[in-house]
Amino acid sequence: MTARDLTKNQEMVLGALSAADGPLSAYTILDRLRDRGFRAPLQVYRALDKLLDYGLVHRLESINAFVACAHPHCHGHGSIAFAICEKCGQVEEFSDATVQSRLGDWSREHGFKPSKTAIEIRGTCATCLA
Amino acid sequence: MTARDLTKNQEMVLGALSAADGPLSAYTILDRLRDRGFRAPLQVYRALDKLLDYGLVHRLESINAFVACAHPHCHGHGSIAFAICEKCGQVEEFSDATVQSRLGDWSREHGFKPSKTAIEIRGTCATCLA
DNA sequence: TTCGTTGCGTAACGCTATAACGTCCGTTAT
DNA sequence: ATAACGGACGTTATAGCGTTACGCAACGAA
Ligand SMILES: [Zn+2]
Ligand SMILES: [Zn+2]
Ligand SMILES: [Zn+2]
Ligand SMILES: [Zn+2]
Repeated sequence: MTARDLTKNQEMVLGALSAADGPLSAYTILDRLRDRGFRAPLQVYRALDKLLDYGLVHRLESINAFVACAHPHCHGHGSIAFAICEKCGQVEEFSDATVQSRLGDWSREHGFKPSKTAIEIRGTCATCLA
Repeated sequence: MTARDLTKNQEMVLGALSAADGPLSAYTILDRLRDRGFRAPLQVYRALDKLLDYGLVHRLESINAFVACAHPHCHGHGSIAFAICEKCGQVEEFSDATVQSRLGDWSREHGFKPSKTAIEIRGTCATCLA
């Protein structure tokens, strides 16, 4: 379950995401892998599912896209936050212990058992503002 | 721009969301309003756009659904968080000043100008755990 | 062997959202 | 008044995102 033994498809999808300079939609990944044998969306989605499980890839819920994890080694990142530039598409991945702890507090106080947390800030990055 | 003067379509969409006991997809709203004259997705999406502008409705990015604001009077809620139960579909809307401030800090420090923030915790609610 | 699990390939389908028309109506300027 | 504009509306078609359903092949456990 802890990865390290990716299948051919999984490696190609992860490769496409790593090579990209920003998040990619599943169908964009498909297009970029067509000349390497990909034919159908399911090939991409199946690979993505596993890569998400392994923590090597993150899904950006607010833009229906996927991005390679920026810190695949820092294994423990619980809830991650993303800053997504709406101009250039660049994404910054970060995590904040205080935010995590506050959201954890709320969950505990309300008897809510969290499974997956999404924190996404959309806006304009420093580069695009300059 | 500050609402108070909803059109017929906007009122019907808001009514459908308020009457529902949980978030609804745009197409579910469409189905529920068919006998009141709704025919096409665009009628729903156009109304939703305005209602989102007015702050009367929130979009749940991680499940492609919409929900009536739980506190339409507390006008000022900047970035809101949602706890979404994956069992029963119930949604709790809350806001945490510390979380907001921490995310604001990160943005300021990184020269990022935020426009819209989504915080969504998926998991299992207290009721469904019991 | 037999079975269960996992990954893969293909086709079809369903759900989510927008583009591109044209129309109607109330407000405003001439 | 009437022309011009903006905003909401209706309809059709299309684009984009994701899953269901089927069958096959490989591998390890029983
Ligand atoms: Zn990561
Ligand atoms: Zn940018
Ligand atoms: Zn609200
Ligand atoms: Zn529940």
